[in-house]
Parts: sequence; structure tokens; C-alpha cells
Amino acid sequence: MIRTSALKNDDHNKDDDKKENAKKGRPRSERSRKAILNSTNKLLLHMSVQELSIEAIAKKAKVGKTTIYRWWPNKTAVVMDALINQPGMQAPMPTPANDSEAVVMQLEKLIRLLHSHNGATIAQLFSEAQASEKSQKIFENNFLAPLIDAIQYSIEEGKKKGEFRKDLNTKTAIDMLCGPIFFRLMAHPYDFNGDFQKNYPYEALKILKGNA
Amino acid sequence: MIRTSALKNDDHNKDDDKKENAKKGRPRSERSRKAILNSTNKLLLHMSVQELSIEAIAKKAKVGKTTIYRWWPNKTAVVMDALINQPGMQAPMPTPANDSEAVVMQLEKLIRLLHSHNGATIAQLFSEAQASEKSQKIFENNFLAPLIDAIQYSIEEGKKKGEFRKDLNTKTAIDMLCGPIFFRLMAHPYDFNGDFQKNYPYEALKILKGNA
Amino acid sequence: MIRTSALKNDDHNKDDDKKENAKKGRPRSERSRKAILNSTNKLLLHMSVQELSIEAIAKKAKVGKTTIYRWWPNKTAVVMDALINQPGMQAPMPTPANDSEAVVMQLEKLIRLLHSHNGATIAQLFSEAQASEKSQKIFENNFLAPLIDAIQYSIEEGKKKGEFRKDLNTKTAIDMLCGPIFFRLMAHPYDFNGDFQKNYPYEALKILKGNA
Amino acid sequence: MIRTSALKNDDHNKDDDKKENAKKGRPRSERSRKAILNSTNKLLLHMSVQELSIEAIAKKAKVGKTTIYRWWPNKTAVVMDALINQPGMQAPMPTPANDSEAVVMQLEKLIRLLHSHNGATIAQLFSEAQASEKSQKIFENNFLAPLIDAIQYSIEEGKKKGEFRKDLNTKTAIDMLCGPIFFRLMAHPYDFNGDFQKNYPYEALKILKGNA
DNA sequence: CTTTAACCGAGACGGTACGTCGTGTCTTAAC
DNA sequence: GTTAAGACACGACGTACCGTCTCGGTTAAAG
Repeated sequence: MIRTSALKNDDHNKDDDKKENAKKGRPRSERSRKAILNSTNKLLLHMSVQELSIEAIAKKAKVGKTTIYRWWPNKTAVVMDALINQPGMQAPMPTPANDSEAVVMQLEKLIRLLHSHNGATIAQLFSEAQASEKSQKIFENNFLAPLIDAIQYSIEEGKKKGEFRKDLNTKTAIDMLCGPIFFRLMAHPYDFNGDFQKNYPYEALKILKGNA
Repeated sequence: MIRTSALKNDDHNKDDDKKENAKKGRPRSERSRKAILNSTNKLLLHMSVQELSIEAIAKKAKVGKTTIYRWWPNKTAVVMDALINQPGMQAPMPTPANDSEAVVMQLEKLIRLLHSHNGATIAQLFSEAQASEKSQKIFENNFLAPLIDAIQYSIEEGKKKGEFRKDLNTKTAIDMLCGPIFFRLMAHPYDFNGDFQKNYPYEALKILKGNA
Repeated sequence: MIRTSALKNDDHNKDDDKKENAKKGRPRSERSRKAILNSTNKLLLHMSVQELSIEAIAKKAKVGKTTIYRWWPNKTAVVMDALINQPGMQAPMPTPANDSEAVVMQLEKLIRLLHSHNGATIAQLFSEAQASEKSQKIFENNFLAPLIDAIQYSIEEGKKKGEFRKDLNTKTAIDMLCGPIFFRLMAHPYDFNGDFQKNYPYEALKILKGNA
Repeated sequence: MIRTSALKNDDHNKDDDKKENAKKGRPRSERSRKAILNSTNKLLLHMSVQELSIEAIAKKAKVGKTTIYRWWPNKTAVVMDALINQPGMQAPMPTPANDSEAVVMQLEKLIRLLHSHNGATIAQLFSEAQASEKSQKIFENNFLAPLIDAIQYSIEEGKKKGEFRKDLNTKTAIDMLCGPIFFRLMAHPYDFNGDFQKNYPYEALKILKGNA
């Protein structure tokens, strides 16, 4: 269920028992890493992902451009990373009573996330992904996959347990659950309000239940 | 049902009755207009919208950059216009027997369109719209609105005639019909295949029918 | 002593008693001609000749660009014409008692002219002339030639009458009289003051007198 | 006698004593600097200063436009620098026997310089200087000032030693020596020939001597 | 306690595209 | 046949970022 990140950044593959990973040379500066991610987040409060420039990040973080390019392949990767490393981003979910509840909770969490001030940034990341294969992979691995995996698991469990209809292709089901949320975010964000947030998950659930 | 275009481009300001429409100065060159749209379409076969540059269009169309900027506010507008003016883009639909059939046909048409070689371009336009208010408006008025208006009409008719459930908010319904298609296009385009194309519209229809 | 103008503008030659000059079509607009020259002069109060653009003139004069291009070959010609047609530009000189006085008066007049608010414009015209053969001709015919012809005449007369030394080549003499004035104007205009204005002509005169 | 250049270009900031001159970042590319100046000189053989474009220089020198703008404030500065850095431009003069000879030699040198294929370029630079304060300063500091300083020194020495008349203001004298040369170059360059070159300096000298 | 190697900041580099301006030419309808 | 208006192809402007490079200077493990 875990995917290896496409971000070069994965250095936390810690010490598999061996001290073999003793690298020579100056170690990566934690200060710089944090400054870069922080600056990125701050800048994104005032501008879109497309307006954001690597140069601006470097300047604000008081960091050489090279340092950014050394650790992230492109802007999308930096932004993705900055997004994930925001406090409260990987908050755990309470354990659901059943798969129906699980699905509803997951959708609610997704809506909540996209409704936050990060919503626009995520939409923009999704966008950038359309233009470049590389960005696509990064977005998929770091954002989409975890989301989809979780829902997929719930759906499959629900199907097994007879909670959900079995004749609906799982992949299609996922799209039918998540798609509308993203569509609303991107097509008419001004309608992305409390009403939708409250009702949609239960409407979506009906798709899985069918007239079973 | 008709929306006025956000493209500057609308010259059909027919003041038929009045002779007041005495246009001064050299009239707009039809040759240039066509060359620009054609060149844009041709270039989009080889590159993404983001890679496409106004300069490249101007060069290929043998046109001054100013001429493009004079008639379109930005790249998105040009691409949008080029897209719409493709032959067979505004093909009419056969008359449906009922509203269910109408919805299915509209979804099929949308899938067909996004599955064509223009699909990626549309996805990229949708993307650009995320970054700029201006592009957002252009995309909405020229692409999204016509699409949504048609479906909205069918849904509302179907509700009135008792063909569809009445307790589902129309706006939400639209998102639940269209969202999954766009999501699949943007999130995993490699799965945007015949199978989905065949089955999805009927799955979507079930949402509207409910267990009625 | 009269040179035919290089400005296309010479239309006032005709009507030799005959009504033969009955031109077909709309006659040239005197209103436009004046508006162009006036606007040019006004604009030159706020900007240099190089900053001045044909487009700006046309706009200020509420005139089509074509109209300007039809009657003047280039910017230099317009400016030259505007300069000459300023009120008080062709003020006549009092008759001199002898050739020495004539030379002094001519130099004083030149200094006065270059010291006026037109001085900078003239310097700039002289400049533009360095880049283009066309402008060179216009400047020479309309400004330089009249000036030089007059001085040349005085020098030659003075030589004949024994007022001036005969061993100094006339052309060289002219340059030695006029050159310093232009040089001061262009190289250090801030020193182009009353002192110079008062003393220079008499210093220059000494060159012609020699120790004769 | 030395003036600090107005060209940004002055990098000979020798902090020899202090080790404080720790330059950060990639050092300036000598290769680029030379390529830019060379290309400028080559292009000026085929076109005037006004026709010359920064873009053309960049292209010929295989250099980014930014690199030019980084080190020179404008075209005039580049051309000025290119001119000065030509081989044999700062050739030393033989020591003169007295101040009269010094003046003659300086004038001859100036004539020789303006008569060379750089003459037109210098005239054009002089021109550009008329339009912009900035260019004026650059031209004055890099070309005019050295020239004038040298002559001024000779004149003042000559006055002190009784070689030249004392009643002639030095500034005026300088203009009377140099002015005619520039005037001939700019007003009728076709007369800028051997004859003038041979005779003028001695005629000019007479001004300084007076009838003393 | 010196090498060695990877890191770091700063910033110059060759490029590409931007959106704007001005050129001189053209194409209308109006006068 | 001229005029005002203004579109046109073109070419240069000066700016912003891109991603790469080249410096002098850390920083720590390895020799």
C-alpha cells in the first residue's frame, strides 16, 4: 500500500540495521530544507503555483538555487513536498465502524482538505501535472495514490462483506466518488461550500450501495 | 442558454437596423485570424498548451505578435478559440427519445470529445484556468457552460417529468455526472478507454434514477 | 543663394498665372499641416527628437500617420519643418557696415539661435543626420546651407576688399568660425552662456583678420 | 588627469592589501566580455550605431542579452567600450619639444582618429549623447575628457611659459581648437581629407599664438 | 590532523519567451 | 485624391526565469 516517493527527497530510508549508510562529506543542511519548504508555503499564500518561481523560493529561503535543484527535480516536487510537510497534514482518522462509514469519512476528509487554503494549490498541482509526465508522477505518487489506495481498500472490503454492490467496477467507483469533488473544486470553486461538504458524501455512498 | 463569449473575438455585433456600424480603419484580416487558429491547432499536435508560446504561433502563422495580442487577451483564449473552431467541433446531436437518453448521449459526446486528440489540450486548458481568473472565465464561458447548460436542462426536464429523482440537487447531480469523466482524464488518462466509454454513462444514469 | 528644399513639402511653387493647377480630388488639408507642425513643436518641449515618435505626433495632431508619411519623408524632415516654421525664426538682420561686422552679426545670430530653447533640438537634428544620408541632406539643405552660404559670402567679400587675410581657405575658415559654437553646444552645453555669447564672435573674427 | 569611467565595467577594484575582496559567485566570463566587444566592433563596420542592436550583438557574440545588460547600462556604453578597447587605440604619443608642438600633435592625433574608420562611429556616439544624459556622461568621461584634459594641459603650460597668448580663455581656446574638427566631420565629412589634416593644426595654432 | 568529498551561498552564464512600442505600409469609408 | 482611423508584418526593447556552471568556503568522516 506504500508507494516509494518520486521525490528525490527520500533520505529517511534509515539505517537498515547497518551503519553502512555512513556518507562521507558534508551532510545535507536541515536548515536549508526547512527554509525552502517554509518559504514555498508562505509564497503560495500570495500567489499561484504557476506564478511561483524557483528563484523566488531560493531568494526568500536565502538558499542557492543549486540547493533546490539538487534535492527536488522541479517546482511541482517542491510544492508537493511543502504541502505534505505542513503541520496537521497527515492527521490520522478515527477508526470507522464499517466500510460505509469509512468511505464517508474519507470523502469528508478529502473535501475538508480541498476546502482548506491548500485547495487551490492542490488544484494547481493537479493542473501542472497535465503538462508534464514528471509532475504527473509526482502528484500521483504523493497525493493521489494514498488517497485512492485508502478508498479502494474500503470499497473492496465493502464489496466482500456485501455492504456494497459487486457489479460496479472498483476503478470506476473510485472515479465516481472522487471525481465530483475535484470537478467542483476546479470548475466552480465558489460552490465548494458547507452544503456540498455535508451532503455529497452520502449521495456518493448511494452509488456504492445501489438498490441492493 | 447562450452565453456571450469572453473572447474579445466576437465581431458579430450586428447592428443590422442601424447604419451606425460604420467601422473605421482597415478591417480585421480574416487571413490572419485563420492562420493563427490553424497554426495553434497544428502546434498543439506536437506540444502541450504550456509549452506552446505566442511567439511560436506568430511565427508559424506569419503574423505579428501584436496581431495576436490585439484580438485575444492571452494564450488560453487563443487555444480555446482554436479548439472550438475545429471542423466538426460543434456537430449537432440526434434528438433523444427521452431525458435519460439525452443524458446518456451528452455524456457519451463528452467522453468522445475528451478521448479525441483534443482531450489532453482540454485538460491542459482546464489546468491553466486554475492559475488565472481570466483563463477561468474563458474556459467556463466557452467550454464548460455550454456543456453544463445542456445537461442541466435535461436533468431538470427529467425531474419535472418524473424520469429522475427529485431530491438530488441539480448542481450536485451535474458534478456527479461530469466530474468522474474529467477526473479519469486527468488522473489516469491511460484508463480512458473503450470500456469506460461504454459503461460509464449508464452507471451515471443510475445516480439520477435512484432507487425510484 | 536659395536652395530647393529637400522636404517633399514644396507645393507652393505652382500657379504661374494659369488656372492649369486645378488639381483633382480633395486638396491638401492646411489644418492637418499646421496641426502636425504645431504638435511637433509642442512635443519637443517635453522630449528629445529621438524620443519623439511619428505616432505621437499623429495622435496629438489628430491626424493619420499616412498623412505625415505622405508629405514628409521622415521624422527629421517634420522636425526641421516645424523648427523653421516657428514664429520669429526667419527674422531679418540689420544691414552691416562692413564684412567684419557682418561676420560678427552672423555668429551672434547663430549663438542666439542655439542658445534658445531650440538649441537642443537643433543639436539633436544634427545628430540624427549622422546616422542617415537622408536626414543629413535635409539638415544640410534647410539649416546648414543657408547659414554657411551667408558667412561664406561675407568672408569672400571681406577677402576681396582686403578686410580679411587671403591665405586662409574659405571652407576651413567657415569651420573655424562655426565649429566651436556647435562644439560647445554639443560637448558642454552648460557653458553655453552669456560670456561665451559676448566674447566668442570677436575672438573668431581675429582668425579672419590674422596679423594682417 | 585620470577620470573614473562611467562604464559599470571597471573591475580593477584592487583591494590588494585587504583579503576582504572575497568575491562571491561565479566570476565574470572574460570570454564573454571579449566576444561582446569584438562583435560590436565587427558589426559597426557594416552599420551605424543607431542601426546596431543589443540583440544583434548578443547573437553574434553567442551571449545572452542579460549578460550585456548586466555589465553595461546601454548601447552607448558598449560601443564606447568596444571603441576604446580596439588595438592601437591608446597608442602613446612621442614627447613634444614644446607646447606648440604638443598642441599640433594632439590635433593631428584627433584628426587621424576621426578620419579612421572609427570616425563615423564616434560622430554617431557624439550624436546619441545629445539625446540622453546618461550617454552624454559616458561619452564625456571616456572620450571627450581625456582628449580635452590633454589639450588643456598643453595650453595652460604654453600660457605660463609665454608661448601662447594669455588673454584667451582656456575653455574657449579648447573649443576653438577642437570644434572645427568635429564640425567638419559631422557637417561635411567628404571634405575631411588630407589637405585639412595637414593644414588645420597649424591654422589652429595661430589662434593660440595670436599676434604676439 | 590532514585529506577527501559532498555540501552550501552566491551569482554569472546562454537561452527562451514575455508583453510593449514604434516603424512604414496597407486598406477601408468618408469627404 | 486626400483624410482619419486603425490593422498589419516586423523587429527591437528591457525583464523575468529557466536550469547549468563555477567560484570560495564549510563540515564531517576516512585515512
